[in-house]
Amino acid sequence: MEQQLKESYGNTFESGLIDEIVHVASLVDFKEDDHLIEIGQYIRQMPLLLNGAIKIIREDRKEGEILLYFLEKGDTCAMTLACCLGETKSEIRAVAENRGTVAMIPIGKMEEWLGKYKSWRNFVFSSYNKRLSEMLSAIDNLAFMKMDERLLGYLKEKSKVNNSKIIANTHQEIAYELNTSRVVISRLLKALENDGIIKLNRNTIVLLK
Amino acid sequence: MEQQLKESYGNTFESGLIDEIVHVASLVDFKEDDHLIEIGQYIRQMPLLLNGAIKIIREDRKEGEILLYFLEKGDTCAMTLACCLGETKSEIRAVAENRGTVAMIPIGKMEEWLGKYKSWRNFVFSSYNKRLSEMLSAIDNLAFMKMDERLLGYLKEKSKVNNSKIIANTHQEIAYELNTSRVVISRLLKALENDGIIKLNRNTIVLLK
DNA sequence: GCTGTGCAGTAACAAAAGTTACACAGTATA
DNA sequence: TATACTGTGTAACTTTTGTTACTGCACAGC
Repeated sequence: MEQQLKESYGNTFESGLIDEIVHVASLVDFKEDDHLIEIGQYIRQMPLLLNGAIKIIREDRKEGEILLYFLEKGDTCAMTLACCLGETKSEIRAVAENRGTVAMIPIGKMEEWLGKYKSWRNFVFSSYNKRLSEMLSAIDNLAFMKMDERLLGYLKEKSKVNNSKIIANTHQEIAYELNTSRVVISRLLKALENDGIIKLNRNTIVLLK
Repeated sequence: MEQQLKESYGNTFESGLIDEIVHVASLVDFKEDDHLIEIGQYIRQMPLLLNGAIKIIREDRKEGEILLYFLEKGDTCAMTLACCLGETKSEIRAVAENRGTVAMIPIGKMEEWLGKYKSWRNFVFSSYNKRLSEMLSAIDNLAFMKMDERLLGYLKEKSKVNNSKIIANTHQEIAYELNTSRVVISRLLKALENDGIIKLNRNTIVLLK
């Protein structure tokens, strides 16, 4: 665990803090599509993502849902911080995009470290800032972009977090994450294929270029 | 100033902290439509809102803009926090919705207090949480609601922060804040009037009920 | 009074997105 | 192999939103 932690957080935390983390944290492996946090759930531990990617999803009361952003190595979820510190229920759902590992920190420690380690405090603040930034991007997408642009952005993002030009999703799955219908996605994907930007196969989409 | 601070923050901060704030803060009055923060600006002081309301606006590269949320008495802007702590440029614009006053805290003090006062730390975190929450609402609006619902929500919000059933805005101004066109707003407002929800006058809209 | 300007109402049309329905091709399974 | 199921393509249509254009009204300044 120490090695993994150093790899992801060695530049962020001083070694004394890394030692403490190694002592108190427990590792949790997850696999693709595992539901890590559900809406309404109380969070008692703070997750540090060591590897893999997690998608953060917002849900509407009535069936709707939308992908907010992805977490990657070195990230933590500010929503979770919010829950831990504010003792409120989660407002989002976290689902594993692929397999990976998180280190779980007991909530008591994370508060203790806020006073003790400046690097921890910086980390927590920069996580908040990064999350606010991601939320702003999500808002930009929704407010200023049409569905075709949003779709292309989504495909690129997916490709990035999975480190592959091949996106292994059905049109229906994509439609859920963009909160639209399968027919709309099929239509726009076909247009992207006609423009030579992607290649469509059954169950996969290949990002060309 | 001390009285105003106690009124807005007396429950939040211990009296020692209030005293410190009184010592180092400078008061700034603003009037309706003052631009308090511009996009791209560096922030060197942290504002505590004593009274009045401020709207936080996100802009697109090309003409578009959208209202994110309002700040009210007792709020601070987490975006500003982000800028102060991260030393980055502002990603949003802040415009006075009506007249009011802010207390400006030098950035050095706000960092010092993070270690010194638990109530300050709690305040800073809860500001972040509140802002994340508001951003989530903004996303909900954009992702899940149609323009007519968004418009009605906007009118109610306006009415609330100005503490008046009378909304003194032109259709064009509303269109800007919802990132749509004047004609669309006029159309939807007329529909709301026909449903007996509002009354339209020149330059003002009255929320009935 | 007349005139210019900004605001609101509305029609007519265009574009984007959502909906329904159905065909068909791979794939899995009995 | 026959059958069922899942994923995709596409047409036809509706709804929502955006655009252009023109009207008339209210108000300010002359």
